[in-house]
Amino acid sequence: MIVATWNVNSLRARWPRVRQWLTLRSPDVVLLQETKMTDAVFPFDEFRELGYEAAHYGQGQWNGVAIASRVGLDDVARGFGDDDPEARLIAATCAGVRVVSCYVPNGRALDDPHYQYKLAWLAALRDYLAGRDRTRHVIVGGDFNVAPADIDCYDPAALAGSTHVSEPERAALRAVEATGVEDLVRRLHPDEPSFTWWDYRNGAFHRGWGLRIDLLLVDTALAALARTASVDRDARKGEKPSDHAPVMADFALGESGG
DNA sequence: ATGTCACAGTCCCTGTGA
Repeated sequence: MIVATWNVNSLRARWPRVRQWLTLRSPDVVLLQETKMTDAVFPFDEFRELGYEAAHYGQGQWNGVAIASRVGLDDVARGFGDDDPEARLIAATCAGVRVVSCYVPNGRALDDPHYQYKLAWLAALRDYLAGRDRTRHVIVGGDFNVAPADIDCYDPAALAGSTHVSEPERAALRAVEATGVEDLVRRLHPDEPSFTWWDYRNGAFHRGWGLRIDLLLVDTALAALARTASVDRDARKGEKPSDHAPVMADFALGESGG
């Protein structure tokens, strides 16, 4: 089973690229972030034409998360069930696996109130995962807006004092992982930077100025079933790309005859 | 470091967020 996560930075602007990519890579399940649209305009029919059932938690101009699956989509849940007004988390069960698509707040700056919201949101995610059904596998994927370690940054010294690399954010991410989920790309590729995001400005992509902030966190038992996990850098190239590349993984799971 | 992109409203430019 192939599972991917991708921050598309507006599904309206990105739909031609997303459609092309779904046809090229044929993931079984894809987690999307920053759809930036309401549920009313989400392209459910276009996904269906490609063989995907989809669930969307949209807000409008900002945020918005979705899950598209061609292996079933059941028990959809939106948000943490608290009073968070922003559309940043959606969950569903696909082929028996609990799948969660997350868009963690950016934080903006260490002294901005949004940074405290980011830390609180990560704490809420930790609590949400701590209370999960342990009889099912879980995949928590998305844009975490945290580079877990210095290897995940093109230049750690240049980023000192910025969001995405601060110790409180990294500690909050480790607390999420301590509920029993593991950063799959890092597990399979301990020494590769594997950036997932490059700023649109300054030719950052071609200069290699990237961060690894998009993650697939999976339960330990499922991690052991992973055949591959990687970043699809090619999706960051070409016409009108998102500023994020998809992260993909293949699990020896749920294949008929295999 | 800040050379871009996408959005909405102020609506063909500007402010905001990333």
